[in-house]
Amino acid sequence: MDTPTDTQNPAPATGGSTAKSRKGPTRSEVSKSAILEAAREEMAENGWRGFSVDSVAKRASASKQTIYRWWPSIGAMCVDAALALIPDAPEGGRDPQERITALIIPLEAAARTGQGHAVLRVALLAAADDKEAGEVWRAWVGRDVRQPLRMLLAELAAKRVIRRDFELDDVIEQLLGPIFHRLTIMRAPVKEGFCSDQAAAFLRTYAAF
Amino acid sequence: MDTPTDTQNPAPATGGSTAKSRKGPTRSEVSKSAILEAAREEMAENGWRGFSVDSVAKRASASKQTIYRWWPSIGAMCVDAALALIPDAPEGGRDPQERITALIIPLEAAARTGQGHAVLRVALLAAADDKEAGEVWRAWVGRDVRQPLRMLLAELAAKRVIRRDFELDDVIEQLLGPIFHRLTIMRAPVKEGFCSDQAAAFLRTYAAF
DNA sequence: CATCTAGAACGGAACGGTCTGTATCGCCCC
DNA sequence: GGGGCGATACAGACCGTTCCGTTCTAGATG
Repeated sequence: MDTPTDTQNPAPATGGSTAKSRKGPTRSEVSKSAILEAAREEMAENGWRGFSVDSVAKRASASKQTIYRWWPSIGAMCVDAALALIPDAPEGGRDPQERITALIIPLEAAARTGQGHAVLRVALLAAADDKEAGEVWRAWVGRDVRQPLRMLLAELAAKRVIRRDFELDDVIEQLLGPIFHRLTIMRAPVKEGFCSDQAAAFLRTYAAF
Repeated sequence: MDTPTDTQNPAPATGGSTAKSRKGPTRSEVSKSAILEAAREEMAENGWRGFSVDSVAKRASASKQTIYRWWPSIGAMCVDAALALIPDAPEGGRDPQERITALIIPLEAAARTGQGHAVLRVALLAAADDKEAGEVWRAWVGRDVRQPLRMLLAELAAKRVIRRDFELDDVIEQLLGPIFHRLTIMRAPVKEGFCSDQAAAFLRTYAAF
């Protein structure tokens, strides 16, 4: 996974299968990102059950062996491909709703750009259907959402903005469940401000008064 | 394609899959319920991507042709198999929280019995990943949840129990999203009273005061 | 009412094609 | 030379479809 860096690759070389045996010098990083990009396209086109490793390898001009060397399962690769689309959380915001929104809005942003909707959907299906993929996904949620949320809610509870009797896991369920439901079951577009609305609903539900 | 779509099988049977043993083609209903039961076992064992039509046919002592004759896709069959586990909504309840809870508690009940958790999870994955399966699932939600909820919320809004400025689809997202997220991504058990809590959270969020 | 017949539904078996996961080659660059 | 790479080959499983022979049903005939 580390591997040194370096090199440029002139062209990812899509298409042309005939002849042309060699040429892509490529180091692992180049090959890896080509695989992830190809995986994203396959995910958007064929869904989870129709997803094919052969097609990804062909599209990325990579060997299946390279894929199996780097990822424990194709589901984990799909989750990786989707995580690469999720931007970092914005900093700042002083009012509680903004601060909660900031934690989950990267998901909304990813879902609203390009193939993000379909890619995120397939990644969620992979996480629910494949053991390793689920672990990768939940590790990301734990690090980028659950942990900061825990700190933030503790602060808000100390300031009496919200009640103290909440279950962290239930809050996560309430914040993430709706957007995931919309992405997967409903296949409906995610409206701008969706995450902000979720944060507002949470604050109302747990308001200390 | 058309097919009765019963959901009422006179003989729940369940018992063994060898109920009929004899090769004599009984009546379609017997074969159909054997297929659905076999599908449920396969779903619980192998998930969505690992689901195999051949295995279902073998386990149900049925012909693949029989399966393909009755369902437009295997995803639709999986959803049918799960819907058969969901009981009818309980009647009554006069207080608003109880009435909202009653609409979604059949899902909680199904998730808390036997293989219900795994079966429901795979059915949701099928609905998100397969066109026909999604249509079957959303049709059920529309009939058994969305429509009665629409009437109920209109009544509550008229009585000034809740505000009027809500979006029905958003409410559904808020009520169903968390339990589905728990079933699929988290693979965590659904606590008793989960749906009741969701209903309470909704009422708090939209309280008119 | 008893009987015959056409057709639908059934279990079973087979098919060509695709996908998976692993193994084995030459490369090429450190 | 050693490790990562692209390419190829392979056995096993699965898919979706098609054929077969049988069994049961419904409707017409006598």
